[in-house]
Amino acid sequence: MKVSELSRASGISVATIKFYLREGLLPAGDPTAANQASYGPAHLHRLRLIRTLTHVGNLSVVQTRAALAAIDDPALSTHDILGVAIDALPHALERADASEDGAQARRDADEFVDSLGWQASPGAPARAVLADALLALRQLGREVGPDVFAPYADLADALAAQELATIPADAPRDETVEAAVIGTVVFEAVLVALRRLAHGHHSAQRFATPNGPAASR
Amino acid sequence: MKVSELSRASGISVATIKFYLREGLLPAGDPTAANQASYGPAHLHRLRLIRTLTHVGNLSVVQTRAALAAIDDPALSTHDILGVAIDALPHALERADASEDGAQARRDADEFVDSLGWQASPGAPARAVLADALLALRQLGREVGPDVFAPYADLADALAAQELATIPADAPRDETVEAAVIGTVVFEAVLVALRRLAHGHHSAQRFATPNGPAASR
DNA sequence: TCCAATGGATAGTCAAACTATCTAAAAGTA
DNA sequence: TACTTTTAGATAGTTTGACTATCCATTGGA
Repeated sequence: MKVSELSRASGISVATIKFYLREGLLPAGDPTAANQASYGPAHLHRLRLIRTLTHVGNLSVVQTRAALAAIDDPALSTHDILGVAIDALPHALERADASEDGAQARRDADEFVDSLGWQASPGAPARAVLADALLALRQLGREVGPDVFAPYADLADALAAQELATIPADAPRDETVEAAVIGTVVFEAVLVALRRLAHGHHSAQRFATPNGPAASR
Repeated sequence: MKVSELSRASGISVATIKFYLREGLLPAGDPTAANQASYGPAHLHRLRLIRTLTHVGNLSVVQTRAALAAIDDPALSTHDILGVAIDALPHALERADASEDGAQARRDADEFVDSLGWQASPGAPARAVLADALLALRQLGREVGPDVFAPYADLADALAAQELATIPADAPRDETVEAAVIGTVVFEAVLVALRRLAHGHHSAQRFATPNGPAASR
């Protein structure tokens, strides 16, 4: 396959394919001459994976490169790779920690995570996200403890157990790994979308005015 | 309160406060002279709300303005406002629809959403997200039908019902509205963070190699 | 043969979210 | 009152991320 064909097959412009090549997301094709290389189905698959991570999973190019590098490294276990995906959280800007309230939120969030008995590294971005959430709720006037997270933790626990159970533990590493990463990233988008839709559904039951603009929703 | 004081109290630079003022996210202060205005606690609260939506909820400035405008419009019901938050989905880039496979994914996603019996507008971004997810899974080699979403829909349904139940239906509109928006946006971040943490926990059980880098995670 | 396509390098674009500078005037301070 | 600081408002500049476009010296294919 030539670039132009790869481009047509993937729906991604040649310029963008070259960009992914430059950025190290896509391996180079087999060089057949000084200015010619041929690409195989693996390249097409890789492009789709890149687009899934960037466009569906909202990973940045840098995060995508890290995730792909982990997938490619045969020395890493599936668990290690999941770790990369987990650490590639979209946000986690460390808003907390700056103020005393922020530091308190961070301590509360850490304590909550640890109380779950899940081993999570002290630097896991998810901790910062929880701390930020807690800080935001408090600054907006809600007097909440870390236990507001409890129902979500139960849910997440059950969900993760179920999701990981669908991944065969004895399949070839490549398949396992890709299934795990895809599952983490695309079903996150699915979950979020369905939750918002469900909010719309249930709020109609509780709050809708018969003649408001909501009637058309 | 003067800008400088508002800045100190909120931790947001004067330049950024001016930016939010220009962008219409923050209402102007009470003018006391040609070049002087005073700000109250409501402004501080508004700033915190802005930062929560943008930094915790990952809304863009434009989406944040839309959400705030909806919150401010007394003609809108709580349900209408939830709709704005729902439509402010971070992604939904309409990847599908371009190809035949994409169009099929879109039809499947729509059919699934409609089968749930939730009323969702035909243009709801969440539909596009689901279609994109379905398309990505299929292009990556999984032969999946829209029923892969079913467990997530059940979960989302239960979750949304529970979340909305915590909002008092008879409280003042302003409180209801803010509680709904904050709940949608910040607990989404919480849910995502905890799910990733739970993935790490459960993957350790299934995939961890005793001596890999995972040992330190 | 000769024109379109290619790899590789470099530069340019565009949007988003700030950040900085400037101006005239009002406020605080000694 | 003289002087330094702060302010609102306007305008311009910066930074980052993700592409997108140009150039050039080959090649490949009609």
